[in-house]
Amino acid sequence: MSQTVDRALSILPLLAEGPADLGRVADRLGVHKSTALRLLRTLHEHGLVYRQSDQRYRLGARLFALAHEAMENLDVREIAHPHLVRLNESCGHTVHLAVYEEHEVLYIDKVDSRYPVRMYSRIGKPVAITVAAVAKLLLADLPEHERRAIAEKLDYPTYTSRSTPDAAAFLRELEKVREQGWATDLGGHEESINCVAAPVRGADGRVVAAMSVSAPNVVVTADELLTLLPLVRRTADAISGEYSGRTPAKGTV
Amino acid sequence: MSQTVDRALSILPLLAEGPADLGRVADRLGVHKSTALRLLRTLHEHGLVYRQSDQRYRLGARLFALAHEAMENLDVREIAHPHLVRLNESCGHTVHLAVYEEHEVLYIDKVDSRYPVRMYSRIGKPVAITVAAVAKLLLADLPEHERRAIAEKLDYPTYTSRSTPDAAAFLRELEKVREQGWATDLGGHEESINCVAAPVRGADGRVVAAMSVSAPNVVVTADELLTLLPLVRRTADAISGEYSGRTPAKGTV
DNA sequence: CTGCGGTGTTGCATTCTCTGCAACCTTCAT
DNA sequence: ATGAAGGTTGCAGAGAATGCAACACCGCAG
Repeated sequence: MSQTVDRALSILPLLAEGPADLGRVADRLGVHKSTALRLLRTLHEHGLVYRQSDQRYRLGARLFALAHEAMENLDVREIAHPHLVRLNESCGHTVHLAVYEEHEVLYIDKVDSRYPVRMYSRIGKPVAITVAAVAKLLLADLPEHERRAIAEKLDYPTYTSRSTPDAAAFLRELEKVREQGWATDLGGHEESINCVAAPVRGADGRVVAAMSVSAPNVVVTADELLTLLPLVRRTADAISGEYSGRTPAKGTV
Repeated sequence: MSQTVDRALSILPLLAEGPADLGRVADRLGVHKSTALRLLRTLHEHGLVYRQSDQRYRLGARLFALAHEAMENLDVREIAHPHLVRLNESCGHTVHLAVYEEHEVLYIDKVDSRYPVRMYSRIGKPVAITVAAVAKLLLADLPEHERRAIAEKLDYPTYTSRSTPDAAAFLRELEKVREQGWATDLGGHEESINCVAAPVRGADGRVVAAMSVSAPNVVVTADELLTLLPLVRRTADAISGEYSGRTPAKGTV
């Protein structure tokens, strides 16, 4: 709607690919160098873009700060976190928390006891929406027409032989998930990884987030993982209760 | 330099404070509602802003994705990471990696064996620049006049009785750090926490990042922590070597 | 049912901002 | 020295953004 801003913002994903110099930016935007320069300057003043010593531009520090603040404002995450930790302590597997936003599902928290370090590999990255257990839960809660519209528009990559093949299958799966109130991903994304997931609901009953436990086949079989389902659901329900204000948070002043 | 973009970008920090509706945004920007609407729409199309169910705007998911991608492209971080992990494994304490950018010092990586999870609570958050050991190292490497200019402009909050009190003391400290090639923060930020830090240098010898080990008094005394200094410095040097291309990364194809 | 305040949205004329150009500057390599 | 490549600035014209005012859309109270 606003050409100038539109162009300026288009620079950000471009720089996310890696540092670029003025000429490159101008080319990719299809504008004159001087125009690109002025846009970059404005972005720079706001700290979204940083000029490194070799004169090339890359994304700036303020972006991290903003993402950080945005994260802090997601109060589901804050409430859920201790529960995730506790769940992780009791079962030892990777625990994820995800939300749906604007046709994307993304992880907003993760606890992993064994490889605590690789967090960044996941948080903020879009989830494999057609197969992930948390994605199924989040999409299953949307109104029927919206679900359908999204399902039609998606790609259905064949990560493994058990990946969701097409929109029809996906919609059937969503229907099932909607009814049973939980979801799984049994080797649909990576052959050897299974997940079980449960929804976190707000006061009005709508799904506001979803949490999952994931573990590789070599550690526990899919069947064994499924025995954790009651625990996962209890945890999700506890978060729901606290989030919707029904249960006062324990340990909070 | 570009009014329109400038206004649009000003919306982001505003929303970082918390969700706001159209009227509020227009007021804060000092523009007509219709103008604010169009700016918000543009931000929305780029996913930087999200419209929640109550029609209010807040920061959007794409911000995470961008911050995430940018993070991945910070190659110091990538190179340093395994070293940080190894250091953490051998000493057990919290390890940080930080860079300087545009008058700010920020953590870009952290490894902590005990609470591996709260990474976002630190990463992306501006560092207490007047006291943190890593900040001293990064600022100490700047040209003298720049150092002075920054030192004059800073605030000197009294976190503890050992916090750096003023610009003069800070500049003296920077001079000392510059000469000795390492830095400490002994209870300057939080009474009971000590840090030792060492610089990571690029091929040209300039400091491109700084890493630190932090531990609370109750676990190890400041003196004990200082015995780790050689190890910290070795680690930082190893990262420097690899970053500047002198040492080929081991374990890399 | 009807009128009312608050809020978000659209069409349009005016004006001011952004654009592209061309010349200029800086840096680096030959 | 010399040239080339990329970055920067001033300017006049064009086109985009602005504010206005009218309109649509609630929820609410009379």
